[in-house]
Amino acid sequence: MSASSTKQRARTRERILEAAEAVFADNGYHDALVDEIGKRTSMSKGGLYFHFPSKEDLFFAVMDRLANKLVRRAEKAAESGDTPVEAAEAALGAVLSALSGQKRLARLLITQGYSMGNVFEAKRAEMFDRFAGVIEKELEDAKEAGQIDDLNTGLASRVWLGAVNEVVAHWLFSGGPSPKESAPDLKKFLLDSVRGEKNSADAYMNGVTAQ
Amino acid sequence: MSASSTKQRARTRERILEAAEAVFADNGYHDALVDEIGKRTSMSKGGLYFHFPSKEDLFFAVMDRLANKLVRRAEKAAESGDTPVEAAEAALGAVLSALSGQKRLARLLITQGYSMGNVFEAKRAEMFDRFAGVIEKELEDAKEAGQIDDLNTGLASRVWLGAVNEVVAHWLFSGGPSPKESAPDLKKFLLDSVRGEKNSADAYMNGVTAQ
DNA sequence: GTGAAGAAACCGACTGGTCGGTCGGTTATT
DNA sequence: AATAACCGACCGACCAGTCGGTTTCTTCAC
Repeated sequence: MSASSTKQRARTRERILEAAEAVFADNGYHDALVDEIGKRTSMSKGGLYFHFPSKEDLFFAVMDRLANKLVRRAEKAAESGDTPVEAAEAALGAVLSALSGQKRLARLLITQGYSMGNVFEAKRAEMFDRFAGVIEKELEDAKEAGQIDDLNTGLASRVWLGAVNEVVAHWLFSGGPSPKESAPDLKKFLLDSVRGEKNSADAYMNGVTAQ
Repeated sequence: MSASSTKQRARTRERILEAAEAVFADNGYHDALVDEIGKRTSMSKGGLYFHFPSKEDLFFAVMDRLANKLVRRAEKAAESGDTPVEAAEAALGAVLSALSGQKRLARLLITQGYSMGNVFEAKRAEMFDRFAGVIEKELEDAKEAGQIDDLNTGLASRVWLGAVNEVVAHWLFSGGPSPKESAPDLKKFLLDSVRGEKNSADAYMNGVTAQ
């Protein structure tokens, strides 16, 4: 129980967390085997269970560690902004860049270990692509009709889809307002996101392209 | 193999799908038991397996059915809009309303049967709430600084979070552009969603409230 | 310094409950 | 008579978690 042993203990925990992160990211929670984590740590199952009471606890510890890292990164980036909007933009950029760089990290955070396995994720992708396609079609029509800017409708459709998804999830799992309640404001946000400078005055035509 | 038997077959399939939808929605894929679906169908496991080759296939059939319903509903609503933007708005409204009315449906679609069980979903909620909190703080600051409208920052933070989530997921699972590539356009969308009529000309002050 | 005693860390074969899927048999339909 | 539809006891793979035991570290008396 000396100082060095405490440090050692923390180091071992860290080693386990690292390996667990990899295994969870590669396989998702359900298909991740505790034995596999042991193998990558060169530690037996019993050893792991000495440090973590259960697979579930280990998983949560991994997730907390990742979330902490990402939040810290975002907050640090935000500090560099002079105005609040610049801070928000910087934080957003930092998060996107971090996720881009670390697919494993992204995998875990975005789908919580996409616990269903790859076949299921493919299904998710198929369905969401379909929804996004429907949205994109409408946006393309609006673009042709000159109602909205010349924007990246593929990306815009993802924004819409993701926003709806999250609002609904927040309602489902955290008792947030129902989608119906949120609908008016949500519509406003999403339409604004797409109308750009065409907003309240729609006689603008300066050369902002949106790829 | 006569006409009536074919019809009967379809009816039975439908009965199974209905029951399966309920069980998957209540328990998530992994914790949903085939026997439970049998119980709710008043049909034995063997009977189920006569109609569907595996639990996985049954699950996918359930998901397809749900997605079809929702897409049809959205497209129907879109037809009622006079302009493309109105069509998009109507479709969005229809989806939000449909999801609000059917929690079970929402559960399945949003988290693909939130396959990890409730404890895990609580963790997901906790983490996402944290992220949303960070975003909301920045938006509140921006609001106080007068950089953005007086809007519902709680909802706006969900929009941002969901949009990022979906863009990343699309990259991960469908080979879409990386978050870094999408970043410039994404920033534009999200900032526009929040700037409202303060957009290119920010001397406006007409009475659009956003709560 | 050393060695004994105790504690902490680690080992890995084993267990026990779970559950998707099977299959030989029965009932309903054509 | 033949085929489709359905039954349900049973199988067997799977794997988180356990536990009796071994090794390694810490402490402290002498």
